[in-house]
Amino acid sequence: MKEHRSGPVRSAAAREAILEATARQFHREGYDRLTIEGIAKEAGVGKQTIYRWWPSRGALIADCLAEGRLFPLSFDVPHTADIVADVEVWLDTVLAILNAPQGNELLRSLVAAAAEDAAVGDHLGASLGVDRSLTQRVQAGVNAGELPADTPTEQLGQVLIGTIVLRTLGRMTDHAEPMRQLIRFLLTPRP
Amino acid sequence: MKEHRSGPVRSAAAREAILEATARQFHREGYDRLTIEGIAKEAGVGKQTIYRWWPSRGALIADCLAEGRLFPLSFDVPHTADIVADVEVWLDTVLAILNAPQGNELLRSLVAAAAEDAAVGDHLGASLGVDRSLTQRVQAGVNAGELPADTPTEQLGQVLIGTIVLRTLGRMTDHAEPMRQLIRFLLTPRP
Amino acid sequence: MKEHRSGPVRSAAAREAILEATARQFHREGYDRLTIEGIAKEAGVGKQTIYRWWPSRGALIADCLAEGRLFPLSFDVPHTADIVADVEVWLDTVLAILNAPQGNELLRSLVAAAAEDAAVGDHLGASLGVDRSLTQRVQAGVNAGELPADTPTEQLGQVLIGTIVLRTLGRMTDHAEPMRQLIRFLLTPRP
Amino acid sequence: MKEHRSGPVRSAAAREAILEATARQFHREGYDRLTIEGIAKEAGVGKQTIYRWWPSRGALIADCLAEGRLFPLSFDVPHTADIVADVEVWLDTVLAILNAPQGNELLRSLVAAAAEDAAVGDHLGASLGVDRSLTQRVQAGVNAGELPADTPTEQLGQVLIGTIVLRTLGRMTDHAEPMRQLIRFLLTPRP
DNA sequence: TCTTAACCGAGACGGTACGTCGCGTCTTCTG
DNA sequence: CAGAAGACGCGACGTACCGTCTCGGTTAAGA
Repeated sequence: MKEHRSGPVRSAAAREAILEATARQFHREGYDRLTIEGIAKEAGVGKQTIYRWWPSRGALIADCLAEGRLFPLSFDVPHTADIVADVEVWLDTVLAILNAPQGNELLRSLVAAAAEDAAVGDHLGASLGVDRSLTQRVQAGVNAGELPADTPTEQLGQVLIGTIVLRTLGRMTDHAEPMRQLIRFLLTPRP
Repeated sequence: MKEHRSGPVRSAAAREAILEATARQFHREGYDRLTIEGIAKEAGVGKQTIYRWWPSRGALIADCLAEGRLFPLSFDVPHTADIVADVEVWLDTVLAILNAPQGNELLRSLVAAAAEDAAVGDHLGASLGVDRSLTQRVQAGVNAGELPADTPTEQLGQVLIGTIVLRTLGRMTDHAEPMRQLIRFLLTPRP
Repeated sequence: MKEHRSGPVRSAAAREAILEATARQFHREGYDRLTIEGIAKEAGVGKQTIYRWWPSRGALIADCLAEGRLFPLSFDVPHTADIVADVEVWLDTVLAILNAPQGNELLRSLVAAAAEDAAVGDHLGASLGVDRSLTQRVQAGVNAGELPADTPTEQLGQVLIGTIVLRTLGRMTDHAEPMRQLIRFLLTPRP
Repeated sequence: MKEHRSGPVRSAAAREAILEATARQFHREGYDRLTIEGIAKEAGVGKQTIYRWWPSRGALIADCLAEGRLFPLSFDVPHTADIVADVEVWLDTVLAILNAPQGNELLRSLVAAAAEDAAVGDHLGASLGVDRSLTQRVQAGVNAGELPADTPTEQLGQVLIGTIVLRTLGRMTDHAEPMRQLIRFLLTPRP
């Protein structure tokens, strides 16, 4: 255990404390009640230390998002013979977030952050496993002839997340059945 | 039997001035820079007159939205033999908003408002003509056998708007081609 | 030529309710928390009815003062052979007000009202019985040779009230002994 | 051991600007039109900086009073063989304030402030030189046998200021002659 | 008897100021 | 010498009252 005298030794600890406090407050209060002063106080950190490293509230959220501090879940998509079932597994993971207490509020907060800050917007879809897992699974389905060749693979993830986002903005709940119906419609080859 | 109250009555002129100023500032500044004080000043109105009738910024936006003060466009969907073409007409109208100056910012602002306020969320889809026009056209297509019977008509509007919203949050542009591709995929009967 | 007017005449009930509510709120809240709106509500009266008949808060207090609604006491000065004792009776009455709960606050409120409004200032001394009783008793003392001829009778009342006012503004209490000492000094013929 | 706190220290420039602006507005507008916002604007300071250090309008006035920012005069009492003349010198200084333009309004404002705020009340008499000069002179007179031993030295200052205050509240003017008469009555040994 | 004008209650209106919160910057002291 | 602590100028918040101005309803003179 080395104890250094000078240099930004404390920085890592401060960074950790700040992001942790950010995630905690974001869950507790939502995005629009998230304040830099509140984070600084809760993290035991000077405000300047935050401003030195992050340009805005949104950037804090973006970092939390990128490091998986907001959704403590894995969004892996399995790869069986049944693509519809596979995607529904992913859907269940996403809906688990919304069905948790404050789940809808959490997603709405995230959308608010994304609307305000480009960096959050960039990671929104990605953080829910769209690029890394969902799109790959769909692409594999196309390659395997499971889905038609003209399937817009890129868009499908956007379609699913987008639909859920819009339903959440409209304060709808019980997304499970409509979303399953939609997935089946999108992924079932019709004669 | 009417419930009657004596005393002065709500000023129509003030209501008009407030909503007009709200719409103007919303376009000019975006949602997060929209302030009650700014609206009051621009409308030549006391702050209290706003607070007396609207509980929040969001409610003002919701009213503007409901009265078509934010999008001075009609979102009617034509009804020809070609449903894909018909829906693409609607798409062009929506994209016209996004391609206008500040168009993307406008939509993002609207999303921010919807995330914060339920009333705005309620009207978001509706105000873009989804319920009134788009869903009806799709339903007619199903009824006419133009589309398969299992088409999730209700969801299609959400899918299209949701996808556009998500793309906008991700700061994508050039929605035209991907969206056309998606529409064709959704509405073209596959063998 | 008579100036004629039709319509109902000033409502005595409203006037009564307003002054009563004013006196009640003045005792309860003090002058600076006294509001026209509060009086109107408590009196069950429209604000306009107050503004129609009184130009200011101060005028309301002045009327209350003039009608003895603030101090429900009589400030009569007895007339025995001992002028010092007589004046001390008056002093006790005045001090009774200050020793009542909120008594000091009450006098300070009255001073605040007097500072703001000329009509209150006019009646301040008078309402405490100075002109009507105290000065008369002192003048009688001079006439009877009880006091020296050069006694400034007019000022003596001002001196006593003024001293009490100043002590109250300075948040002093226990005025009794110092005031008695002062009275004795002023009214005892010295060799 | 001193109690030390890290962080920035109170800005002397801000304090100075605030008190200066307070005194200026107090003279210009009087106490009841004195507003925190007005002071902040005139001092080029944030409102919070005022609220951080002073609990109320009254506290600002009290500080101005204590630092001699309201009366730019000296209230020294000379010490000659003629105590009446000496006190009249002091009286002239006080009356000079009242005879200046807005002088009566100034004193009334001060009284209003004193009625509202204890700190102002504490300094009211003191600031007019009563404790520091007048009472000392009177006490010296008693010690020298110039005045009777039973003279209530403490009260005499209150009597003079109190009388002037009361006359001012009653919107009287021309205090000079009555006050001189009173002083002579109080300080002239009678046979 | 029937206007009709002033009264009344209620309270909406354009304003001003309140006292608080949070912003992003800047300064000081301490470990 | 980096960082916690926090003061600063600023701007907006939502509230309380101000004094004025409608409203609809009621009441008493005078036509």
